[in-house]
Amino acid sequence: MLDIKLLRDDPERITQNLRDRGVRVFDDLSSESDWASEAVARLAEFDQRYRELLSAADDLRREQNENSAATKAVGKLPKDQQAAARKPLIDAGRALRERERELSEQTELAREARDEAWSRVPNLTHPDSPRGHRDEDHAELHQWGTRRDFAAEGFTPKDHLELAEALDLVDFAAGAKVVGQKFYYLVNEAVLLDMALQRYALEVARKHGFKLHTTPDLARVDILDGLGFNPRGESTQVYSVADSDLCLVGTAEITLGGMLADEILDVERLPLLVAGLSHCFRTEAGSHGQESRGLYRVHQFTKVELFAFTVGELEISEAMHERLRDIEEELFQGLGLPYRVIDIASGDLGGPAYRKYDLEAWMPGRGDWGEITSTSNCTDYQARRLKIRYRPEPVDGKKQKPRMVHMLNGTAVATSRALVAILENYQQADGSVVVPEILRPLCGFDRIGPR
RNA sequence: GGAGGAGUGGCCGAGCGGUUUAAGGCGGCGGACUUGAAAUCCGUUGUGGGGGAAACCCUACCGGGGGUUCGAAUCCCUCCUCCUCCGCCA
Repeated sequence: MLDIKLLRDDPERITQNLRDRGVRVFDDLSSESDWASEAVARLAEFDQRYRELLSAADDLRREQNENSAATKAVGKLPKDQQAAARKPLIDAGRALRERERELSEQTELAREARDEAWSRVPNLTHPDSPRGHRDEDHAELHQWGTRRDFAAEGFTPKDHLELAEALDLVDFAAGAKVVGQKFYYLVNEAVLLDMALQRYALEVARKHGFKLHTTPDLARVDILDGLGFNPRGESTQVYSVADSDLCLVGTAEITLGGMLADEILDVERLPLLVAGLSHCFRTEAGSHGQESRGLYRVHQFTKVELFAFTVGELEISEAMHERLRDIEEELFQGLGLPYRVIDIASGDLGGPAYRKYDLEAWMPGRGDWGEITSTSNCTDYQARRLKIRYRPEPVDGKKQKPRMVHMLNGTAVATSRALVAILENYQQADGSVVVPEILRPLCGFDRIGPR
C-alpha cells in the first residue's frame, strides 16, 4: 500500500503510474480514454469523504469527553444538589453516545471503502523500468555464458521431461493420482540433486551474510494481504486452508517479510538480510496450457528465498536490489547455466514491486529463455501495511520519527526450474546428464544415467 | 485434549468504574554539579489519525474484536498468545 498522502499531494503521479502499469483499480469506469484520471478522482472522493466523517466523529468524541468531565465535576457540589445537576448531563451524554455510534460506523465504512480501493493501487515505478505490457517491452540488460551448439555436437537436445522420464527421475502420474495434475514425485538422483541445490543456495546465502531460516509453509491471510498477495477471489494464486484464516505460502517471501510485522527496528539492525527455505504452493489459476510440460510450471516446488530489509531510502534499497541480482547471477554462474537478465516492464511488475529483474536461463529443450529467478525492490509498499518501521539516527540530538523500511526479495534458487535448466543444459548424446561440478560434492555422484 | 494463571508505554511493574493528563523504577535524551568521569540531583520521554504555515490543538490506542455505562486499563462476552500442571504423541 502506498502512503495515502501521495494521493493528496501528487495525484498526477498516481494517475500516470496507473497508466504505465495498466491498472484500472475500479472495473466500472465509464471513460475508455481517461480511466486513470477517473480512478484517481474517485479515490480522492473516497479519501475526502472519510476525512470529513472522521473529523465530525472526532468532534463528537471531544464533546463526549467534555460531558464526562462535567459529570465527574458534579461530585464536588453539595450532596443535595448533585442529583439535579447530574441528570441533564447524563441525558446529554446518552444522546451524544447515540450520535457518536452512528457516525463512527459511517466513518469506519468510509475508511474501509477507501483502503480497499487504495490497496489495489500498485507501487510507483522506477524511472528506468521500461514502460509497456508486452513481452518485447522488457529490457534485456545482459547475457552470461555460452549456449551449447547441439548441432555441432551431433544430436538434438531433449526437453527436461523426456530426459527425466527416461532416467526415472520424476513421477507425474503418481502425483496426479494422489494429489492432482501438476503435482509430482522426484525420484532417485533427482531427490539428491534437489537437496544439493537447496544446500548450495543456502551456503551462498550464508556466505553473503544472510541469516538462514526454514520457514512455515502456511501463513495468515492478513500477512498475505500485507505483502500484496491476494488470497481471495477467483484468480488467486494461493491455496486457502478450509475453516481457517490460513493459506499455503506461494513463496517464503511471505513468511520472511511477515516476520517483523508491527515492529519498530533499531537502525543498527539494518540492512537485515534473511534467507528462507520453504515449499511453495501455487494454484496457477488461469495459466492452463501455458508452459504446461513437466516441471516448469507446477503446483508445488521448493525454494530458497533471499530477503532484505533496508532503511527507507531509495539509493540504499536500489543498491541492495543490485546486490540481490548479483547474488542470483553468482548462483547461476556457479551452476554454469547460460542466462540473461531482464528489466521487467511496468505493465508486468506485480503490484508491490517498484522494480523487478528476472534471470532467464537458456532452456535448450524449449529453444528459449525461461525464468529461473526474480528479484524485486518493493520499497515501502509492503512495509506500510505490515507496519515494519525503523527509528532513524537522531539528527542534532533529536529523536526521529519511525520510518517505513524498504523490503526486497529475490530467489536464490527455485529447485524445479533449476532442475529444468540443469537437465536440459547438461544432457549428453547418450541420454545421460552430467551433474554441474559445484553440486557434485553435495550429491555424491557426477552423472545420472545413461539408463 | 483437560485444569489453572497471565498479557499495561523501549523494558520491568502498579492500578481493577470518574482525583490516571497511566503511579514507581530501569533505559534513552537534555541540563546542573565536576578538570573529566562515576555517583547524585533537576527536567524530559510512545504510536497512529485529523486540522494547522508553524507553535500547537483535537482524537484514538493498556493482547485483538465486540458489549454494558453519561464515563472502561478496570465490568461482561469472544478470540489470540504466553506460562504452570495433567493427559496424549513423533
